[in-house]
Amino acid sequence: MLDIRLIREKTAEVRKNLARRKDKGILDRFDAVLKKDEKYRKTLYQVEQLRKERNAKSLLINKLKKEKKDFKKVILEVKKVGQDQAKKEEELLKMKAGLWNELLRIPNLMHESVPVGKDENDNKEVKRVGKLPKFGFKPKNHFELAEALGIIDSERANKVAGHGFFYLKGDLAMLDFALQKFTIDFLVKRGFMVIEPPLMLRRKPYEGVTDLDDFENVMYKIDKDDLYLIATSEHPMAAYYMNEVLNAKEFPIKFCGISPCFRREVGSHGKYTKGLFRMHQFNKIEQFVFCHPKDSWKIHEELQKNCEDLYKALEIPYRVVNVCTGDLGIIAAKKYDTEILMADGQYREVGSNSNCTDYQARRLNIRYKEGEGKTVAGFAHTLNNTAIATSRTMIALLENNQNKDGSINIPKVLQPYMNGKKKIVKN
RNA sequence: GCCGAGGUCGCAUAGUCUGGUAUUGCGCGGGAUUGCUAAUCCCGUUCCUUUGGAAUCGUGAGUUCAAAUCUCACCCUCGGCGCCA
Repeated sequence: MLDIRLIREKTAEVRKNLARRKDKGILDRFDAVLKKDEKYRKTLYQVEQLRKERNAKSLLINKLKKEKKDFKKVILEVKKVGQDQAKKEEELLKMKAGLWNELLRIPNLMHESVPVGKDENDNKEVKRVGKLPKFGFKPKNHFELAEALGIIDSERANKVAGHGFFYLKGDLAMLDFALQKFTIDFLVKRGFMVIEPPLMLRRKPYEGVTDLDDFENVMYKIDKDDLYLIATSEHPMAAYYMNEVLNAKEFPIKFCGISPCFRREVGSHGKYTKGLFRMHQFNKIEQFVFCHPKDSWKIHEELQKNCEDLYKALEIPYRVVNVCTGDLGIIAAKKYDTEILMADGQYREVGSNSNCTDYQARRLNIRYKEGEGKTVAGFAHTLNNTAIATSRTMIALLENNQNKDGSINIPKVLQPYMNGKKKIVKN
């Protein structure tokens, strides 16, 4: 959420930034917010005038009562004021809700380096690292490989849970754990605290961390309770400090979240959905940082380096793109996507690195102070970056490290986590 | 799930029985005063159209001219019991 006062005071600048998104709907919404805010404040003033009158008369009643004078007439008067006030107040409440709703849908202000573009095809490549091995035979895709090795079962998963679910078996399940543990150890060395979060969140904190549309398209709702299955550990980590005031002396606070992620994937028709790429449930290690506003751009690059170093260690070729205005979403001020190279020669997204500046923190009411005993200085900045989504990473591990006989070489750094195993072969 | 205690401004605290300006301290910001490691005093520290107003006591509803205070429902925290991997 943007600061309504910023919108009021620097209207032209905010509008200009939003205009870079080349989305008329957003500007219309912005203009609607301006209009609604003006109306709201006008009504607020009227309500306050009525309250003033009522309060004054109430005080008068108290005074007359103490002086043992007649106050019945005043009560009749104040009753009338009270009615007008109640009506006006109801109006005000509606206006406020409308304004708030609109404001929540205004996207974050973007960093100047975000490229202008319509959709993901306009994302700007920043770098490209590593390349595919020369196979000398026609490489298979990960799903064929895994099925032949007997380490995945989708048919039985479909039988019991439906499309988009899998049983990972034997070495593939082991590989999943190996990746997770390797990543955790890696991030802990870089100062992150491991977090195992709740896998469900209430609606209120959830509204703070994500786009409202996600409730329809992404999240699973638990029927009998006010609970949603998390779509990423970013969400419970962001909400961790909801309504708190953090001490800047503790900054940056670096969390490494580990959790399964649940996604309905409504509206993903036509996208690449092969095998492990798009699932209703997958495991992910996530980097999350709360920091001082002055540091967030530096830390954004640092988080990027972390995940690149991970892919380098795993010997997986990747590229980084600077996500363009049309593909950025509403929460991030800037976003890098990391894409890994799969055996069909396509780069596909495996993680995204967002600096949300104060947008998420304002929604969640996470503020900070410069030190103990200091007064509140503003909203913290939050950043999140995937470290490893195991499912998508395993696609590259299987495809890129396959041998002609269908066996899979395990990268050196993961071997200690696989009980020293160097190769996945059919049992 | 049951029983008990609790939730008051950034922090801490009084007020709740008996409805009538939300108390005090700390911190923070600004100002005054004072020659000296400091002390003291004043104003502010949520919002608005700021010579003035309004809101705010976990949330929501109700009673009332008037609710932190009374009533109802709900949420959360802590303690105890129960169930349980």
